[in-house]
Amino acid sequence: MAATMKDIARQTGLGLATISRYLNGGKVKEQNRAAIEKAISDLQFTVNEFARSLKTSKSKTIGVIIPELNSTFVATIIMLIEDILRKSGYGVIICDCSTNETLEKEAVQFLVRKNVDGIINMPVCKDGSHLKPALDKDLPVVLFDRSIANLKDVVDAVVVDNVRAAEDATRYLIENGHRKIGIIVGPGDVFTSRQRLAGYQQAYEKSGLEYDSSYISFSDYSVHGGHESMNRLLAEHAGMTAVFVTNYEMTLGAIIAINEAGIKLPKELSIIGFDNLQLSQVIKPRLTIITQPLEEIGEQVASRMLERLSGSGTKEAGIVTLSTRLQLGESVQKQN
Amino acid sequence: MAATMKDIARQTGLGLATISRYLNGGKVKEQNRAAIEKAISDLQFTVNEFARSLKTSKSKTIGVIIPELNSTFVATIIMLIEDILRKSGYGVIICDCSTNETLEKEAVQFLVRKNVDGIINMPVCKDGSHLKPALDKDLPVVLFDRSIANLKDVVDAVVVDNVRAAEDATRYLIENGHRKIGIIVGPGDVFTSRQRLAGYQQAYEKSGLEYDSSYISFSDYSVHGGHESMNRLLAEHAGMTAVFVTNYEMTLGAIIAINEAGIKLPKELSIIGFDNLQLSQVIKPRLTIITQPLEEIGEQVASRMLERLSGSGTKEAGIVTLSTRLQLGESVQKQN
DNA sequence: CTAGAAAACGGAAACGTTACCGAAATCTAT
DNA sequence: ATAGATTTCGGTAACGTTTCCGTTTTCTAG
Repeated sequence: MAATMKDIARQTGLGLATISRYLNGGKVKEQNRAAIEKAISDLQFTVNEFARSLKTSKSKTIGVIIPELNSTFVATIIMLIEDILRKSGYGVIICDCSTNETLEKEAVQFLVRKNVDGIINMPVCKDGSHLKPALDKDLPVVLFDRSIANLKDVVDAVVVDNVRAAEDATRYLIENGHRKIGIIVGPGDVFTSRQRLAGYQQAYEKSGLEYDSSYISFSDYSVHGGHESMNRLLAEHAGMTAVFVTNYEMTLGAIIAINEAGIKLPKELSIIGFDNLQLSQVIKPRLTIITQPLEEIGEQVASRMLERLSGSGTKEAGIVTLSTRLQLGESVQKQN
Repeated sequence: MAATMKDIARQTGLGLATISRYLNGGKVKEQNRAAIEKAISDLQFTVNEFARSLKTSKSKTIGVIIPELNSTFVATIIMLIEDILRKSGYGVIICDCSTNETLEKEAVQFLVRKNVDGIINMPVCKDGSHLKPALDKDLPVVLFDRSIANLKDVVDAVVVDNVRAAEDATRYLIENGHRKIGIIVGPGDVFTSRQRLAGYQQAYEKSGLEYDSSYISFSDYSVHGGHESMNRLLAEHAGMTAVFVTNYEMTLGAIIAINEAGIKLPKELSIIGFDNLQLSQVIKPRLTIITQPLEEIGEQVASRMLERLSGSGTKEAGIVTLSTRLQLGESVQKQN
């Protein structure tokens, strides 16, 4: 049905090897080049990627495993990665593992069976054991958002300096005179949660102040969770003057809770949120937030992967740490 | 390196054809079956999908083209679809086309070149011309959220009854005594926007009332847009007693605007939102919303696709229309 | 026990590329 | 004009399956 290289060879009188060479960017005499191009367009030839894959063992496809698609942070990064990889001819197969380690492990197996050329992963499993099938096959792996200590010399990782981010936010609040600062963090066993909490604690320590651990509220990175945590903090700490919320969804939930309680920002409570510039501009007063460099994360992840794939990236695997930014709004009130 | 069927044949003394038959669920004598299974596990054999694809011309991969990943509605549905298809061995390649018709067309070409076995699409292009390359190759196509009139006998589509949904919401407001009802809809040229607006108008007409078109605010389905539209409506219509917001992101923006303005829900303004049960429960008062059956949409899309793929779905293509639900909360106040 | 039907098997030809490597064509310089 | 160097070319053997279809084995029934 569809034209093959053989048909091109027949029409041009050239050999298969020459057609193949042309198709793969090799040198071909100008006049042959023209003949091949004409034949290709006459016959509407397109390379059969199946046959090509069989020979090269490359699928031009890469797998992406994430805990949950339904989060702006994740969705935005996936969009960026997908866009870049597609421009290089790579298809991106998404696997959502519902923050479930078993599903995550199965996803790796699934992708390896599907012969992806590489795996991008925002890992749920902490020790990286789920990636074994991929590493055994020498597939390039790039992690993002969270790194895995065991694997730090084996796979690339792109993360932000979460400790620094949280420290910046907390220090800013302290510098503005706040002493009783609440923090809403994610699950206690998640890399980013721990780091962000550490930054909060560090800011207190460096200022020679002490924090009260009852001002720390563990949540689950969801809108609902943020709402709940904020209500709890408000109920338990009448003296609290500021809250730092450590991801977008929880920030949203917290804002809603504050509004419901009729608390005026920033007069009665100062707040620093996380991510999503867009939301921060919509809210009045404009929210002061920590922003992660989403574009840069996406770009770094994609380009690490492309480097590994092209084999050009001979330099050893490593962690890329990007900086966050404290984007000032008007949601922090100077305190005396 | 990796074991092939030939190795299995050698170890078991059977022919290639028999191994193949076994692998594809054919009948094999019990004792041979056992021998093959032993060999497979001894040699850690796995089928080479490239070779299989070359023979069968099937990639066990399906493409999904969406306007924008970064929206709960889309992300949730993708998650559901991906989950179901993966269980049937299909990988899902995502293409985000940024609500851009040119990119959407390129995405179709990209996926066709990548030999996907089918395409799932939430279409941006209104006449369906972008799908030609896929239809020419007789690939099954399933649309969702929006249907395309030109293609209604050619491809399956899964949509909700948007007219009815908006009519339900509007009628409910009217029945509660509201007469000056604002509506925030998406872009005027998008299928769902038009339908939802039509439902609003229809509710007025059926009640023998007239609507004032200045209460209709076109927006862009974003948080920011919803915020802006709500502010505009509030500024221009002091007498407005209720607003119907027609998607999740805009509902969020609208709520934020209302809170900022210090307007009390539902005493001073009634509101009906859209989608996202989770959010509606977080907000106080609990939001009355129109919910779309996301699970069912995802399921229907995936099962339509699987039917077409298995060839079993001989029944002709058609549009599946699902019902929405008016989920009552406490954000609508009876008006006298 | 045996003829005939039914089930299970296996050889070999594809599927459409890529890549090795010896052969042919073209170019350079004297 | 020609030797030698440099390009470019092409025949052919894989890559690892699936499938056609003729052969062998096993089963059934009289």
